[in-house]
Amino acid sequence: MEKTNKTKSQKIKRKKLQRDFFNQPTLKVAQELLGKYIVRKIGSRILTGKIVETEAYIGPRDKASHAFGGKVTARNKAEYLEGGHCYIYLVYGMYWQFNVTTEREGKPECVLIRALEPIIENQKSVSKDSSDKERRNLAGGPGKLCRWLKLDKSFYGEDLTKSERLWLEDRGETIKKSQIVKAKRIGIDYAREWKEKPWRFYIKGNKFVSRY
DNA sequence: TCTACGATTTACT
DNA sequence: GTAAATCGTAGAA
Repeated sequence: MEKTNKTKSQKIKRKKLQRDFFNQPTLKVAQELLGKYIVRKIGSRILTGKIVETEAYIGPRDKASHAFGGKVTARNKAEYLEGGHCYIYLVYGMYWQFNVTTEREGKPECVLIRALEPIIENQKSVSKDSSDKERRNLAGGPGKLCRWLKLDKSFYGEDLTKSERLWLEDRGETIKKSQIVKAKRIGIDYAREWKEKPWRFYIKGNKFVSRY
C-alpha cells in the first residue's frame, strides 16, 4: 500500500480566482496578480505558469489604452466586459497579447500579462542551467507566453471564471509590497505623458521578467 | 476601399 | 546599439 506518497500536490491550496477578485481597481488587480498562477488546459495536457510581470491599462483616460477617449471598436470591445474576461489582440502582425479585464462592465480597464515563470515538473535529466534558460525563453514576454500557452483570437472575450481551458489560481503565495517593483510600461512611446506612469509591476529579482 | 502602424521578438552590425 | 518580420485593424478618404 502506498501510504507514504500521498503527493504533496494534494496539500497545495488551489483556489480559482473568481469575479470579485477581478472587479476591483485595476492597479490593485495588476499587483495582486503577481504570484498567481495561470492554468491552461490543452486536451489532456496542462500548462502552468506563475505570473511575475504585469501592466495596467486604464481607459478612457490612459492614452496608451486602446480604449482611450472611450472609443469602442471591433478590436477593443472586450475591454469593456466586466472583470475576469480575456482581451486578446495581435500586435506587429505576429504576436498575441493576453489581457485580463478588470472593473465593472462598461469600464475599459485591463491588465496585460507580460511574463510567466513556467512550472515544469519532471526535469531530473535536464541540467539546471539549460532548463533555466529554456524556461526563460518560454514565457518571458507577452508575445512569448501566448505562443507557449497557445493563446489566440479564439479566446477573445472568454470568461476566465468559467472557462474549462484557461483560468487563474491562487496557490497561497503572497508577494509582499516590498517585493513589487513599479516601473514605466513598455512599448508605448506614442502615449505622451502616459508613458511615464509606473503601471508596470514585477516581482523583484525574478529571473523570468521580460526586461529590467 | 486604401494606407499606416503597432502594449514584440529576434537577428544582426 | 539598429532593423526586419508580418498582418489585422483603425482611421482616413
